[in-house]
Amino acid sequence: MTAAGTEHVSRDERRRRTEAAILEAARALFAETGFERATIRAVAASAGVDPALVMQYFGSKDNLFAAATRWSREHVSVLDAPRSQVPAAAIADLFETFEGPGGREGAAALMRNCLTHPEANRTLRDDVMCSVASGVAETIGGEDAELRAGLMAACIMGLGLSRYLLQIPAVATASRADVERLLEPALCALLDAPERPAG
Amino acid sequence: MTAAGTEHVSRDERRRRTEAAILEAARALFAETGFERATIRAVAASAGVDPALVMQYFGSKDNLFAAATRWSREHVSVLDAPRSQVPAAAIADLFETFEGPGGREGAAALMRNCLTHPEANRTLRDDVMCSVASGVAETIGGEDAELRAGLMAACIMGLGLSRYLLQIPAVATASRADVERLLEPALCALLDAPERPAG
DNA sequence: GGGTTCACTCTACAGGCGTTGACCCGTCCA
DNA sequence: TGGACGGGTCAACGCCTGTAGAGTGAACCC
Repeated sequence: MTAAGTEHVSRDERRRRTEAAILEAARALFAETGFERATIRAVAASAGVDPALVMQYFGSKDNLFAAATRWSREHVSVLDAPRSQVPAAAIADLFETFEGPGGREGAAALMRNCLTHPEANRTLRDDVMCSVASGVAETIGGEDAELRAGLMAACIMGLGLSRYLLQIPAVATASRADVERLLEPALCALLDAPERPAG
Repeated sequence: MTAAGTEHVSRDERRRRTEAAILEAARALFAETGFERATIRAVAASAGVDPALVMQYFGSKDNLFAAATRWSREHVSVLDAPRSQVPAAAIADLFETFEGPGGREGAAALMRNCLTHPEANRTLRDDVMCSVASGVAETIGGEDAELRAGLMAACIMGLGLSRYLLQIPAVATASRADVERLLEPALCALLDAPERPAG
C-alpha cells in the first residue's frame, strides 16, 4: 500500500501521487539534514515506499536532488520592480520564497546544500544569485552597479540563512514588518554609489 | 618519513609538527569539500601520514573537525569599536578573518559546514553570531538593538559567503576598498532605527 | 476474460567509510 | 648499551551507502 487510500485511482494518478510524495519527502529531508545525511532509504521510508522505487523514478540520488531543488525565476518580483522599489521587492521575494504559499522546502533544500553540494553550489551561484543580481544591476545602474547589486543579493542571502537555516534567535523571531522596516533603509544605501572621498 | 626533513628533531617536536600538518590538511579539506566528502584517508594522504595516525591523534573524525574549526573571539575588533565605527570594524573583521595573516582555512572550514554539520551549525550560531551580535547590540543600543545587530551580522555573513565560499564573481573580485566604500553606508543605516511611519 | 503492462517490492552486491588492534623501529633514559 | 617508550604503519573489520536485477500482483486494454 502506498499514499493513496481505499478509493479507486487510475494508474497514472497513482504514479503522480507517489512521485510527488517522494519529491516532498526528499525536499524535506534535504532541507533538514543536508544531501549527504539524507539517505535514499530515509527518503523512501518517509514517503512510505521502497528505496528501489526512488531509484526507478529518478535514476540516481543526484537526479532526485536536482528534481527536488529545481528553481524558476518566475516569481522574482525584484526583476520587475522599478528602481526605488528594488530593496523592498528583494526583501519581499525572500519572505515569499520561504514563508509564502508553495512551501519553503525546495528553497531551503537548495540553500542548505549550497556550500557542500557542487551542483547546488553552482545552481545557487549562477542560476539564482548571478542571474538576479545582473538583472538588478541593470535596473539600478550607475557606477559599480554590478557590485552594488551583488552586495544587495549577499545581504538578502545572509538574512535568509540567518533567519531560516541558522535560525539566529533575534533574526528568526522578528516579525516580517520589523525586518522590512529596519533592513530596507540599509539596502537603499546600496542603490546609489556614495561620493568618492576627496579625489 | 613524515613532514620533517633530514635534520635532527626531538620526539616532541616531531609530534607537534605532524599534529600541525594533520590539522592544516584537515582545515584545507574541510574548507574545500565539506565535512562529509573530506575523508580521513584524504586528510592523512594530504598530510603525508597514515590514516590510523589521525585517529590516534584526534580520536574521531568529529574531534578532528572540532579541533580544526576552533574559534576564538580574541581578534574581533567590532566588540571594542566605538558606536560609529561598528560598521567599518565589522567589515574589517571579516576581511582580516579571511584575508589576513593566520590563514582563512579555519574560518572557511567552519563556515562551509555550518549548514550541514550540527556542531558547526551550533558553533557558528551561538559562539560566533549570537555572541558577537549581542555585544554589538550593547554598543549600538536603542530600540530593536538586538535585531539591528543581528541583521548587521547577517549582512556580514552574506558577504563572507558570497565572496569566499560561493564566489559570486562581482563580489569575489571586487577590491576590499570598494566593498568597504559601498557596504559601510548600508550597515550604518542599521545603527539607528528609522522613525516609525506616522504613529 | 485473458494477456500485457507497469507500479512496486525483495534481496543482494560492491565499494567506501570510520575505526581498531597488532606490529615495527627509531629515540630516549638509566 | 640495553630495555622501554612512543610515533608511525599495516591489514582488516563491520557498517552503511547507492545501486542493480529478478520477481509479484493488480490495473489496464482488446
